[in-house]
Amino acid sequence: MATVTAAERRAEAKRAYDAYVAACPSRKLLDTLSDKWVSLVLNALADGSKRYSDLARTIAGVSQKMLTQTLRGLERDGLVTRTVTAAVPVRVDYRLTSLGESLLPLMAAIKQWAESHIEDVEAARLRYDADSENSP
Amino acid sequence: MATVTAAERRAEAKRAYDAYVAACPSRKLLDTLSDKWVSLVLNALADGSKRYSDLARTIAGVSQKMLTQTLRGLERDGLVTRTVTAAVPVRVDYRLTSLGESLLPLMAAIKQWAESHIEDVEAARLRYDADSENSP
DNA sequence: CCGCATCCACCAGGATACTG
DNA sequence: CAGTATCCTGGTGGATGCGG
Repeated sequence: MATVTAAERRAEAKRAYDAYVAACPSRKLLDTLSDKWVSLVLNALADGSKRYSDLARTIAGVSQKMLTQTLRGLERDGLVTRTVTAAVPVRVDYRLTSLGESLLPLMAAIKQWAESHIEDVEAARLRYDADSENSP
Repeated sequence: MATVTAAERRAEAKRAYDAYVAACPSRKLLDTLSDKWVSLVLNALADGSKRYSDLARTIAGVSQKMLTQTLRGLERDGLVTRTVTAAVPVRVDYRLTSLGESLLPLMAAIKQWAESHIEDVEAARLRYDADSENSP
């Protein structure tokens, strides 16, 4: 039975897409930077070194799992450093690398844009939702 | 049975978190901007109006569902306009609003940072992965 | 051509409990 | 204190088919 069409087309499309993504690695990096926790962690580290528990407190609502995962990713990507100080209660500090610091202004700008335009956006939402109620 | 502790604490924590998020709406907006497709769509609309199918072709790998969903969200947030031209085959154009245009430079900067630092990041990853193989 | 509706797989991510 | 390990759920997002 030559019912390969569906499966084959899917596989083909997937390979093509993967190839495209691989050819354009900045896309993957963009995905990483688009992570909601990444921007928050980066902003939290804006003013110098912070301990793990400080970060957890600063970024309200993050689970340790996500925090650890995000920090590991950032460390792997060379955006933050992880410093373990062997003491009675272990102490771990995170700090932006120079690469991370070069990214910080951009993330801060996004955050600031969000804060200063949130009202415009919410107004637009109200207008949109109001219009939607009339048509249906 | 006064076994309210666990459930109650969870509910309490969730309410507290929701309250925090509601009190800080920029967090929600940050979540929106952190969407991977949002940045791509915005960048795709950088140089003027585009048709739906143009966008679909420009942003390789996006499903119509995600594209439509993203565009609707952006429209609702007042970042893009949607113009329907009634013709035999319907024609729909999307264009950045002035609000969207004010955001564009920031997104473009992020994209550019990603493109110009991808090599540093990949080098850092190789180093990190190499070190990880020794310790375990 | 543009988009909506439906179904469904998958994995991100939260809760919980346990170590060094 | 700073994780690691494990389980489990819900929402994201792809595939498909229909409608204007």
